[in-house]
Amino acid sequence: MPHDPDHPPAKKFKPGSPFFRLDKKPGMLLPRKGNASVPIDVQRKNLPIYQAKSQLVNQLRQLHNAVLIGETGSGKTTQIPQYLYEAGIGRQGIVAVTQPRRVAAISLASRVAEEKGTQLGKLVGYTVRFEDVTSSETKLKYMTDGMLLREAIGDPLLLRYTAVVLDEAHERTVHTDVLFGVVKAAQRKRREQNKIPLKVIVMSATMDVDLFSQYFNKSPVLYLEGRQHPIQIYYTKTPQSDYLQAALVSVFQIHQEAPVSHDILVFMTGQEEIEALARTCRDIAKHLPDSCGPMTVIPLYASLPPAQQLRVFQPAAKGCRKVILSTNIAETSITISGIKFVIDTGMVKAKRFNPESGLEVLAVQRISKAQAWQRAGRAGREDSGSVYRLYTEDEFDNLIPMTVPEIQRCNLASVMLQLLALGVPDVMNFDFMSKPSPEAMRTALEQLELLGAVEEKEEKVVLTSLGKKMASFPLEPRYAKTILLSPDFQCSEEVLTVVSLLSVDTVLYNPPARREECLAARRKFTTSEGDHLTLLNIYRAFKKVNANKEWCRENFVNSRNMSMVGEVRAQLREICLKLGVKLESCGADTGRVRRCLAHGLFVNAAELQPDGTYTALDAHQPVAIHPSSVLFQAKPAYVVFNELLHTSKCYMRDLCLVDADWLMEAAPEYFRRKLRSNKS
DNA sequence: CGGCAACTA
Repeated sequence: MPHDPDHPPAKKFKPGSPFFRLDKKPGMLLPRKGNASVPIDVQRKNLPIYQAKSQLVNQLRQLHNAVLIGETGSGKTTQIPQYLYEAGIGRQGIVAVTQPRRVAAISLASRVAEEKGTQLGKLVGYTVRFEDVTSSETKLKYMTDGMLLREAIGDPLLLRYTAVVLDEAHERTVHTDVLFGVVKAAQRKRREQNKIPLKVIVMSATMDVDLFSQYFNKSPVLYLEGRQHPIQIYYTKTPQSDYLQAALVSVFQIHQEAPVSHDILVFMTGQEEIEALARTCRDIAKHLPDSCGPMTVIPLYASLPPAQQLRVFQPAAKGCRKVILSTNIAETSITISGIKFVIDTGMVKAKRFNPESGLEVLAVQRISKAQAWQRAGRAGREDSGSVYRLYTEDEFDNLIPMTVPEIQRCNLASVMLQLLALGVPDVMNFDFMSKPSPEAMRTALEQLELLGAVEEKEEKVVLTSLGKKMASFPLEPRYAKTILLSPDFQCSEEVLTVVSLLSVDTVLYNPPARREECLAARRKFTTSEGDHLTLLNIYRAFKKVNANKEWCRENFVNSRNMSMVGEVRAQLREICLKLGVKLESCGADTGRVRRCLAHGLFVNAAELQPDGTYTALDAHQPVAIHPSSVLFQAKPAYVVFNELLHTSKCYMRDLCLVDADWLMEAAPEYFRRKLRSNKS
């Protein structure tokens, strides 16, 4: 497996002009065979990794650190843990394999249990939030990276484990990045204290190799052969001012020239533009000459109901071309087979962070080269394919090489709180693989100080007792704080509900085609107190009908997300009971809930200006009420909000009406500086 | 006055 893959020669095309047919080259590697009838041990032996098995087992036995590089299809994620076990690593403890996503952890564990011929939860198990399928026999444990991090708070040396395999390391999720440091420190301390050594294996696609190796004590890099097929790359001849128009033209160019069985995957940025382009494609397809054949256009994004997401896996009707319009969900989370063409707009909607203001903002931006290759790779999974990049080769050369790790573009309040809870002595100098800016870390510590989670003692930042309690919730610090404050306002049951609703995907389902119906149904729950209380009303109604699914459909409520709310709430309530948080309901006196939210979310406060606009008080920047808010038509003097969303404007999402007095009592010092009424 | 990346504890 080459470290820097030989990229195919580039060809130029201009959307709208005919591109020339690609010559079919024989595949570099054999296509993966359909394997339903092949016995599982034979499948194992057919994996590219199997040829190197004895060599790998030997190396894994000797090395303390290793970086394993291999593309999807190399079999590393299922085989390496088994090799570690066969090398005797599992005898004195458990081999942990971390994954960024729940579904991956669960399905990999099932697969490996099957390969081992054991029942899931015995030798091979998994641990994800809400689910622990392990036992005292479990030696190979697949888990989400967040779960291992949580375990580390109780056991910073990770003594139950003899090896930790950090998989999908190239994705650089916040959790993985924190784990890098935690695992490295645990390894060093165990050596110093003469405890059983901890092996650390980092597994990644072909990116960041030197960085990983350097960070983990210059560890050796092992390359595994993958199963990627050749991909033909096309760039545009000239820069495209309108990537949507370019995407549309390219879809139909391919549609007119390529065999109808070749599916197309288009990478775009969000729900709205995907739905709009889907409509346009369907319209145009209707009016094409018969020689073209029909087209099935399938939108794909995370908030789509599961049944609709599954449509991308169904083959199109005979003689019909499948065109999938997707967000970056298809980059890593959902793998679709049969994709012959990828159209890459080169854009993505992603979080950005302003360290001065401490505010996260969601914005459309250019992708990185690594993402461009990831997208391209989606066309070469079973056979050779093509990718149409809707930008020039020069523009490609100017893309940043790697996506900036998430830890450098998010609010670090959670991370800092977690590090302190882990007992890291000097959080500002934590051994991050990629250090966030000192400003970002300082801003996070300031926010934690405002929340009362940390204080400075002898020039060191330490957790307060409140901070320790906050760290035991799997929540952003401000939400944990809000829960811990709620007994003061006699509304903890309500606040638990509201926080649970805020910490899952939205429970509101808004199909654009049934807009009027949807608004009418929503009106029953709407209150001028804001979105939080509207959500609370919906949850209360949902409980009243015993979580009835039919009720959910009629009221445009996403029942899957709503049941998730229930699970989260039960977990948070359990933690409250352990901490001795008094649980009581405020009944109809919902003003108490708003007052509590004001105290917990005061950093996200906004004030109505004389000209009718809003100013976010923390960063003192102009903001507006998001059209999805129940307060969109209203003009409340003061609100607290959940998050900012930057599209055509900087929008506040999920607002709660509050009194200026409440903000003042929540953080007097802070608001003496911020409030307009105190400035003039 | 106008619109919702992706994950996860």
